[in-house]
Amino acid sequence: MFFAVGFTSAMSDDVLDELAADRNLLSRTSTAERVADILRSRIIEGAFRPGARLPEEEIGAALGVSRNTLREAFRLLTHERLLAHRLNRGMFVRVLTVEDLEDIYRVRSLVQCAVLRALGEPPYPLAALESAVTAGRGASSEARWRDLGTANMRFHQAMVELAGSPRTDALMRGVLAELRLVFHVMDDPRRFHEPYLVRNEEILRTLQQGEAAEAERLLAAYLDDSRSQLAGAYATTDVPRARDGSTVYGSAVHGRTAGERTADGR
Amino acid sequence: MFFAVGFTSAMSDDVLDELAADRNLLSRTSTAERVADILRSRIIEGAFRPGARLPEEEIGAALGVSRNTLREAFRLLTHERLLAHRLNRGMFVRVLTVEDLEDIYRVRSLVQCAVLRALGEPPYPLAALESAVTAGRGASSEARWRDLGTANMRFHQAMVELAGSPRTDALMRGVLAELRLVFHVMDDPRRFHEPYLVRNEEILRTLQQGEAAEAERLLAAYLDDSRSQLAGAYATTDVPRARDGSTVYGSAVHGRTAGERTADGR
DNA sequence: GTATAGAGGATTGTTGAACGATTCGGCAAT
DNA sequence: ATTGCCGAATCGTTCAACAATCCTCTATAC
Repeated sequence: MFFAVGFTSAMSDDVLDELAADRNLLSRTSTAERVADILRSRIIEGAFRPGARLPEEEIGAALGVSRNTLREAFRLLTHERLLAHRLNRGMFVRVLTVEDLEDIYRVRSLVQCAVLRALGEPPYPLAALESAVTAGRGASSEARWRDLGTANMRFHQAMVELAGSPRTDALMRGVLAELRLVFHVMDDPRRFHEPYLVRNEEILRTLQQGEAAEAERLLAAYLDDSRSQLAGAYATTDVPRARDGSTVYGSAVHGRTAGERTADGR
Repeated sequence: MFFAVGFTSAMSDDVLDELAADRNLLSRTSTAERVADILRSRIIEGAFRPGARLPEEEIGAALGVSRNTLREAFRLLTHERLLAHRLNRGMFVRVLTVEDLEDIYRVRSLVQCAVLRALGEPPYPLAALESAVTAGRGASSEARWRDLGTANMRFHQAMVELAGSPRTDALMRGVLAELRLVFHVMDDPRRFHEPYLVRNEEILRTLQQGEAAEAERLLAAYLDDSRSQLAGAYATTDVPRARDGSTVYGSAVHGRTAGERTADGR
């Protein structure tokens, strides 16, 4: 029942809609979120190494926030799978196992290929992909290897965005953030990131020509190579097989909803 | 550097591994998680209607936990997209928009079809699917419509588990949990859930015969029908278009990492 | 010597209270 | 009907405290 339909308004509906769209821009963020933002970038840029412990007292004091707020920030990052929480032991930067690595690429392969396959008729809106490639070229020519890695990941993020699905975007964002944890075990970021730039360009070119099916093949090969290269690097590193009881929240990993017994055991 | 390699152990590694697998079972859960478990089931079973506000003081008192702990539980559920958080206004049971509905089915179609297509050679391990169908038949014959809905969702969850990817499982778990919020707008659960039981059976039968491609076609049609039926039900209901500034955390939705400006806006 | 058992210290889990900040609703003034 | 203002209610955040738990180190027994 909406009675306020024919009310007189000085503003047109169009203008109001535009304002409503800007709404999220002015939503202030809570302290916990800002703390999470800071910690997230520190983790991603490698200031906190995988496996490092983040003591509440220490970090809270350094950032000037209370333990409670810090814990809220920790929760946020735990759900992004950047931190792992062990009961009564604290927060740790996650250490990805080879299994995690394999799974990340399994997801990427599944999702990204599906996105390309679901593309409609060309031409496709590839602006974001192009800008990512351009950024990658710039970073590469100036030897900013970390930025090159970022650009590569933005390329794939943009590719997923072609599906126009916020939830898929969020999934991808999370998976790619996790992947950054893996990158820290790579000793030579240049040798790892540079070859994939040209392959991204190749995929982009193929998409520009409207050959989505071929692009999908290229992508599958890309992912497979990247995965095996990382897995190889992992084999030479002594990454302790995390048989620990660390907790990482998936969307609803702690499942077991009353009346719905997920017989997974994982 | 791991020196403790050749240490003498009375136990065999095999046994130790088995025990390690049981570890999560006995890992006590924190209070916040248990609180989240309780609230989650209340939401899913509809005790808390979509749009309802959950005041901290009130609920905290009812459950006998402090506000701080309750807030942690709230955050867990926010990340599962069951609750939405509005700054300085509190927690609300999420109200899904038609856009959310469309997106959920976009994800399902993308992921589930990809899973079926990625299946290897038959026969497939379909035990979980079969048990879900059996449970559905039981619930249907006893007119337990809510359980029937649960069984249907377990069927699709099990289907995704064929991919063997924990992250994909988690994604699906979250998306299906969201779907339950939609179901609450359906006035006649029977008419909605019952037809899909036989279609699940049909898909299962096709998979048992090893015809994954055909199963994929059936699934796509299934999802499309289900989506449009729900969308239709939405059209008749006055669901306020949530153009609000409510915050819902995806895997890392609040993106905008320092040095990595995601120019998405959504 | 090796291994078990126990004590002590450090850190986390949780609570309770407090205070400023923000939102919402109502009432008066224009 | 719109605007401006005020008060109540609730949230955001901090602080301090205590119990519970884990880790390390030492002492003891074999």
